[in-house]
Amino acid sequence: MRFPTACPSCTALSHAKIDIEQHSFPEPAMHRYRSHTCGELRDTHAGETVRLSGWVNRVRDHGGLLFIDLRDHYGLTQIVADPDSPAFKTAETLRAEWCVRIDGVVKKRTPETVNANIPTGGVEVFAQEIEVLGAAKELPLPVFGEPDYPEDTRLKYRFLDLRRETLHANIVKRTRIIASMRRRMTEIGFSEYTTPILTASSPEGARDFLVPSRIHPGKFYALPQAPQQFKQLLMVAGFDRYFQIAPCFRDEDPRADRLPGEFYQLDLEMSFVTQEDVWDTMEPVIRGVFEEFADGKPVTQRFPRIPYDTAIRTYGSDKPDLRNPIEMQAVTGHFAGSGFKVFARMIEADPKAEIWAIPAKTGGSRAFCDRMNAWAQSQGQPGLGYIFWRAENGALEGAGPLAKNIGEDRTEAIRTQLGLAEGDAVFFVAGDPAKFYRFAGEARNRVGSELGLVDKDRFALCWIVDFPFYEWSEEEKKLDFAHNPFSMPQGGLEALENEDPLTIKAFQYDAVCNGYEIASGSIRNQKPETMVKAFELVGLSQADVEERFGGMYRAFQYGAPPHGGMAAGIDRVVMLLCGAENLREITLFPMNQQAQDLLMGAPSDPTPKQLRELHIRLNPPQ
RNA sequence: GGGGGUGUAGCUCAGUUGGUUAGAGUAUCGGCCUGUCACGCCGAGGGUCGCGGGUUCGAGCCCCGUCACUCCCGCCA
Repeated sequence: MRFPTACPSCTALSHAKIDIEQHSFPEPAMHRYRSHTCGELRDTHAGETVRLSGWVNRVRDHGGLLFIDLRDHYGLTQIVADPDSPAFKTAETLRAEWCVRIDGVVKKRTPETVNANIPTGGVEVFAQEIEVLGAAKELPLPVFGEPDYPEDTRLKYRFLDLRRETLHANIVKRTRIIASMRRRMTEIGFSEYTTPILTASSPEGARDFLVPSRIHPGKFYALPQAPQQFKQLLMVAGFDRYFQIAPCFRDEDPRADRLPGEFYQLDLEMSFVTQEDVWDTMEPVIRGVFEEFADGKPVTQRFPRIPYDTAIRTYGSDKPDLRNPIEMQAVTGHFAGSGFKVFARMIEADPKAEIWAIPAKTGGSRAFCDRMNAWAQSQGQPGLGYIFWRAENGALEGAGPLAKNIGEDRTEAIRTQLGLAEGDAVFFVAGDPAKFYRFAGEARNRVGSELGLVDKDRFALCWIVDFPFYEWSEEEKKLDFAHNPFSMPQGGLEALENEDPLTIKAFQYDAVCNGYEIASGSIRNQKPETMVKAFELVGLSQADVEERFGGMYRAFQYGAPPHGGMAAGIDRVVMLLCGAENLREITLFPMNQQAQDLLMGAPSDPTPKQLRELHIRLNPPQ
């Protein structure tokens, strides 16, 4: 007899064998609930009397014979009851998702009744006794078969939803991914430190969640948007290598790849490092986690390090999907002074104007080009100019209105520059790149997916580096931090004092996978005078810095080490590795898009007593 | 804050130009069935067509408003 004991490596109980034959003790009594799990029995168990507990996955009632699929965390076992069984009467009453305990005898199945689809399919348990541990009312949400169900029903009955095979497996995978991250970080010398949840509002960009203080009337704590300042303080305090599976709270509207309210980051910080050190340290961790959970799909071995400016020009995005082989190129010169007046005039009138080409191998048909053009118009664009190449009387010919306008030589020059051939096409986007690059990136994605050029079965990772330090805020008509105020400008104080702020880069970088930003980090600005100057350029004074950064600015006055780090979005990594398209498919108890928890009923009304203690009077809108 | 989509049985959906008693599958309940593993067969119950108003002899369908869910934009260093 053995008792369930979790195997530390795979969460299955089945490896934990305690062979009582080696002991001289009398056989212990049957465990109250189970002798084996539902994923454990094999034909080597034939003849044994076993006890299983689990949920009724499905009943197949043949009148004189009935089958019950009993399910637990570990698997599925077929239970058989026939009229000779003392448990038959009870068995007939069982319904889906009842929680039951079943005693019975393991029997090897005859060859024609073996179910090769499940690991326990070689055996079945003939029921002798059934105890109902928890009956179920009529289900608001079926578990077996996982039919599509409305999101709100799934969230309200999340405990049933979580019994479903796919979601259950996703959550287990998530847990194993996080355990792997912890192990890998610990192995390379990082230590996990927990940081406060109730803290002060910080100068990061998102809206804070506030928690009223009872002891200090009118004052509020904030939930951390990230443990950013704490981890930097840990570096000042000499802890050298920090990491944390950190909960982060931001009161912003959600997206399919952005949970409302709270999410998790693999947060880390290192002292005495350059940005290359951070990449070299974390690339093996990220690659290792992906390879461990990618189910054999190839993972980028050496992450390309792509400067931000190059990424924008080549892919139209700072989070490019590198599974898509399309690389854009500027072809402005081929249109300058050409017969295609729309582009030629644009280039003449505006020195910033450029023409970007999106090469589309195998896209060389009028039908496809027209379809792309129609799509562009549906996106509010004037259209999408194109050339495609076909064989005409044995000769290669550039076709389409643009080719006619600019003539054979220019058409051929464009084809040569882009390396295109018969059956290929190219699309053009024109204007000020700062304004159109985003659309160009969308067009690149669309061409790639429509032509099937994107290899979906791989994980393409890269670093995007050298982000701009500042950007121009059109609304406020002033400089603003492009990414965050914690990062060090490349060139330091000298650059801030002498260079055009909009040309200054930051020691700031992202990790990107398949078009998703999965991590972001920087070398931090730990020099007080550089910080003050950096803030001065966005119109904030030293007093503002002291107020916003509080303790961290103070800490930097007392021997702050150079340091840097990053934070990886765990939810997104898990989503990618589970092949899910929605964060709710990899999260235990997510909120809906209105940031409500339909199971627990959050947010909820406070009692008058609670409000009195917090010195709060409500002032609802309207 | 703005835009798109969806809303008909517990669920997934059909429902013709606006016209008789709103249908199917599935789930539930009852009956039959000894080798199923999406078991099968027969039957029954189950509807405020999201809600409110309007047009019309007549509205699931047309119009106005509103609510819910979802996707996107803004936002998210």
